[in-house]
Amino acid sequence: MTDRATFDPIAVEKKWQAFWEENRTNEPDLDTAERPFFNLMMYPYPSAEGLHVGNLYAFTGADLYGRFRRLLGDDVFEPIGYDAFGIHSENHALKVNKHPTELIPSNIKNFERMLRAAGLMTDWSRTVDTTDPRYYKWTQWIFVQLFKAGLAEKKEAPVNWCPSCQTVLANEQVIGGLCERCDTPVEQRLLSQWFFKITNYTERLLENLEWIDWSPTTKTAQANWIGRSEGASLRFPTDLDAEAIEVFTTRPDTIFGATFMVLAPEHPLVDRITTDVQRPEVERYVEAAAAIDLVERQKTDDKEKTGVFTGAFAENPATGRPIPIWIADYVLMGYGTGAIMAVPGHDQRDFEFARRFDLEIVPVVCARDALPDGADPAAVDLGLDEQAFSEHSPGEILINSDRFSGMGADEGGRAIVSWLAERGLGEAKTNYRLHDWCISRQRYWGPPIPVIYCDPCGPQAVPESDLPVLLPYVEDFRPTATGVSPLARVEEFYKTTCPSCGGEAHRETDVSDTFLDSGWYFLRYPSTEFDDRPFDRDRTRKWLPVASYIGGEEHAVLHLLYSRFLTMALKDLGHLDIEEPYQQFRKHGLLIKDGSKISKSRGNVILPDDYIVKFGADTFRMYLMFLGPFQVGGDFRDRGMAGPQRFLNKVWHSTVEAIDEGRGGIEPEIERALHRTIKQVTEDLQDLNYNTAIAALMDYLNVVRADGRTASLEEVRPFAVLLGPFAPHIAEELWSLLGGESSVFDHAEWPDYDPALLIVDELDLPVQVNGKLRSTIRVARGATAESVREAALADDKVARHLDAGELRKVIHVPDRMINLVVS
RNA sequence: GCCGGGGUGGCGGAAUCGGCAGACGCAUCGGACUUAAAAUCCGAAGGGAGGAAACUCCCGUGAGGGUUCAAAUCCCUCCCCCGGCACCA
Repeated sequence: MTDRATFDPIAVEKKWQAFWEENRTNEPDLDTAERPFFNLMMYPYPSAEGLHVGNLYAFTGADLYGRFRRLLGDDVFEPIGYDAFGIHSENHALKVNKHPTELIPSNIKNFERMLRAAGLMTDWSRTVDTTDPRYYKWTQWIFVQLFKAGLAEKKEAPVNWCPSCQTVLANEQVIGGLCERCDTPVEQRLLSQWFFKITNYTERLLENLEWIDWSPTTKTAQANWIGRSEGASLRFPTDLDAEAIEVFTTRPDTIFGATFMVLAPEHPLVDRITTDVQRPEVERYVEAAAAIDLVERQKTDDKEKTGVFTGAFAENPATGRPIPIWIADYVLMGYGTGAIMAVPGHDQRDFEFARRFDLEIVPVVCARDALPDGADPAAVDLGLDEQAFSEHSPGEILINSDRFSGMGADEGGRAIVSWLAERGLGEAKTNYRLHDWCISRQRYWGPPIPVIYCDPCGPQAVPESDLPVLLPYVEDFRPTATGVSPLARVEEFYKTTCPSCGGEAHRETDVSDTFLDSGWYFLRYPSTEFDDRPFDRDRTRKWLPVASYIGGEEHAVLHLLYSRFLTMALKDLGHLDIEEPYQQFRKHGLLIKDGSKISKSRGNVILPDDYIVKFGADTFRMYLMFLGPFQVGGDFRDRGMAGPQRFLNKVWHSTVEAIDEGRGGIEPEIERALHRTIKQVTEDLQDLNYNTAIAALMDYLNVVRADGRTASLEEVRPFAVLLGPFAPHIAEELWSLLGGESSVFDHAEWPDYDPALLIVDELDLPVQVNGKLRSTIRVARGATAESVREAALADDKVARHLDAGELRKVIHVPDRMINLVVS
């Protein structure tokens, strides 16, 4: 039992956490719920260090919203799970020399303990663990569906390769071109890997951004990542037997300035077009380029352009002139066609390259007014120098471009493309930065990709009835030795029989990307009890799309994009009815400590445990939500904890005093303040402006307690509900002390405010003279300009400033201000 | 380099359909309570100048310019910080 005279947050929190668990307060009936509201937060990776304050910041913000919706009468479903597969977990296991199967369960246990202590409205009966075969069976099932639909394909792709560890490295594991573990220079290798064809969905992924309700910054980030650019695909005939070289360009209008071509060193035509004379040099260059890892290769800062002439020439399809073909590593195989037409007059990179190797530079666009008087646009000599390079700008025209000279650049570009199209040398094309999603990982800790290779029958999906393909326990799961995934060392695993012909076959030994696990976890939550289907049709109809999703901006382009793609693909395959997974997404801000983001590498990690034990979860929650705007983030300084702590203390004591005195009623002034507060808190919660909502609650309490006055019951009663989203434990206790039936989240209603009470009869109106505040006058609400003017002129302080001159103008904004302009 | 977010007291932050800058909180200071301190409660407070005081005036939202009766808020130029992407043709 709690002692009313002193507020003991720890005891109160213990009591109510036990109550919630015993009464299944946070477990909505998913089949009978009338107003389903799926409140999703991004599930964590269960690290060994335990729940991080950054995680809790995000969860608390999402929980606040869920509790608010619940008090508004929704049936809120708020589940949590664990993203426990992946390189993160595996690397940690390697580091502490333990097996992940051993580590994960204890990490999850620890997380659950901390999450429970934090007072979230979690439905603990429906958690998800991606490493559980009951879960990853369906992750594999999704692969199979996409495979059958032709949305999964195997192709070669370059990866970072450490020749010493003999393993593939993720980009984050390459530090300054060296392997993070052994400092060996990293090189590129081509590996055959599984890809999901997300690029089939680019237009849909882009178009839907227009109507989904997401934080605008997240939408922009995603649109930029997809990177749509309009231009043309053009073909340059070669003088050898080889076929024409295809390029993508966003500036077909500049084709008359294309004085050479550049291929990526990996371009498939390099070998065929290179002349014997140039071959030794070209081969040296190609090898050197391959020896540089992908990260280093794409660094741009003060790197001088390098390249080699192949000895071959192509024909510029516009000018008909032969132009040399070079190879250079500034052209990437991964974008466009891996070949470019170089226009040194109007592209910074081509310009630098041309200067370095002394190639011809022809300007073909210029601003209309930069054209010398009377000059013929078809033959302009601009006297090329260091400054010749010009960026694309509106209002420019084509020059030195034969019959297209003098046309506007955009118009001319279109004309050139249709002219080339008539001759079969090109067409308009839209290109995207987005690549297909490589889901292969040459690692151990993930769901095995469910594919069987049979020489006569080819690669095939594991039959659905044979799922899951269990990840075998492998003592030595180190990604070393043979260079392929550790599962390739486990004969019992990879040796199998072909599901079609029954002959000898072997399994795929790569596992899938963690982002595939997280690409569909939200679909699983409402259906965790079913083992014969990934997600129940009716449940999914009722609960999806997710009503509110709150998470970090760092997932704007990967997780959020992949899960949208999977949702669309599963819809097209008839497994889902929804087009988009998240009805609403809001990003939360970043928690900062000592000027930088909280992370292990910076050594400024904060564990919430210590604070919760000392101050209680309610105070900690309020502190986190008060330190800055939730969607922006803020500075973590534990000194600030005192504010919310004092506030909750005062709420407690005011309530207990009010109960002891038993006085009812409410003073008109305080009632007005109360309704103002309800309005503000309600609106702020809706917009996730938690810091100002808390400020409003504090403000109201200050009004109630001003000059040491004691509150009446009616004045403090609303706290029990208004405080619910922020400080759920104390809210329950207060509600109960005030005679409410438990739990407050089941039995309370969010208070309404009376708009009539927000209107005041009289207000203090600022009076400005020449725009400077000189006085305030008390006027009736809605007072006319005439009467306000009279009152303002009668004011001493105002009058003094009017002496200076003659009254010229009066600006009156009703109920806001009046400005007297004198000269 | 590109994209996005931001720059307001000693500190975290309020206020942006242009209309009283600094709500709320931390730290600080003063007072009450106490033998004393802590805790608690009440109150003060952007900076500067003048005044015994009530109060008055000036300055003030990264820098400079502009629009306006009026600018933290709108426009232009620039600087700095944070996050993401980065030779994307």
